[in-house]
Amino acid sequence: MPELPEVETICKGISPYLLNQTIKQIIVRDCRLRWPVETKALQKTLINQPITKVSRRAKYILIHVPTGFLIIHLGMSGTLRILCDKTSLRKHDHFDCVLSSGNILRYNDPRRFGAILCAQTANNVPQLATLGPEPFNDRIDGKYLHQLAQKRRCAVKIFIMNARIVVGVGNIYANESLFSARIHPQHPVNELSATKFNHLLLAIQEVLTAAINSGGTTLKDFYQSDGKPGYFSQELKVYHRKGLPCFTCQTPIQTMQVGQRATYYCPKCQKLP
DNA sequence: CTAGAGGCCTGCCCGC
DNA sequence: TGCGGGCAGGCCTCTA
Repeated sequence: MPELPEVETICKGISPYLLNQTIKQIIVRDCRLRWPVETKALQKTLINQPITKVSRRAKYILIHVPTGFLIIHLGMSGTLRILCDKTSLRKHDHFDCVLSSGNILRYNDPRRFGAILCAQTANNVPQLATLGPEPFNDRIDGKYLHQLAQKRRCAVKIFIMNARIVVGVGNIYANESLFSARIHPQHPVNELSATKFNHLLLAIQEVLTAAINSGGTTLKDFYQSDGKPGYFSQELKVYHRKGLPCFTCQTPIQTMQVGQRATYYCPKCQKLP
């Protein structure tokens, strides 16, 4: 399940194979993704264009060409691989971008929660328009989070997973960050101090940085673009550790549902007020 | 405006 | 061994 660190890892992995290549062909085998893939628009915008830049915004991968860009979201189960043109097709290989080098950027997504979009300018993409700041952006600090929280009463875990507030914090890293900051996932967000938000933001940044440095978290679905797994799963403190002793106090890790999502926490280290 | 629920979709795991 | 039910989960849409 690719979150921000996984997307960052994939971006770094594929970028050298894409930069300065010309897009020769766009193949859509199944257009039924999160939104219907617009094959003709993709072909019109992308074919015979050179790739000038590969970047990331939230969990969207942006592949820039002079006339616009290709936008890829991996959803829950999407993977991107760089392959040579003779590689045989597997089930769920929905999309190919054929490069002048002869390599193919191939998108595979069993659950089809991902997206393939294209646009002339970033302003034309509704999915990008409402996104909050990146967690590493200068614009964001504990004060920013604290201010937005005053108007709300939701659980802090829901708040930090809301992409309008801050992007890139998915379920795994929300759990890990809250544990690291010693905040209960259900703590009402308007009752947290600015100091607590400072700790929380720092925890989010530390957890994401550590995950990027280990190449992401491999649970069931995630492999890097070269097919190697990520190693961050070995560093998880609470996620998928139900009943196992807390690394800080030995209390068994507990689970609950917060916003219909699996939530892991230490009942002793992360207390409600 | 916000919060909460529903839906998309397939692979995997578990129990019978 | 095979089959069905439940679950996972990002993110959008709908309802209250």
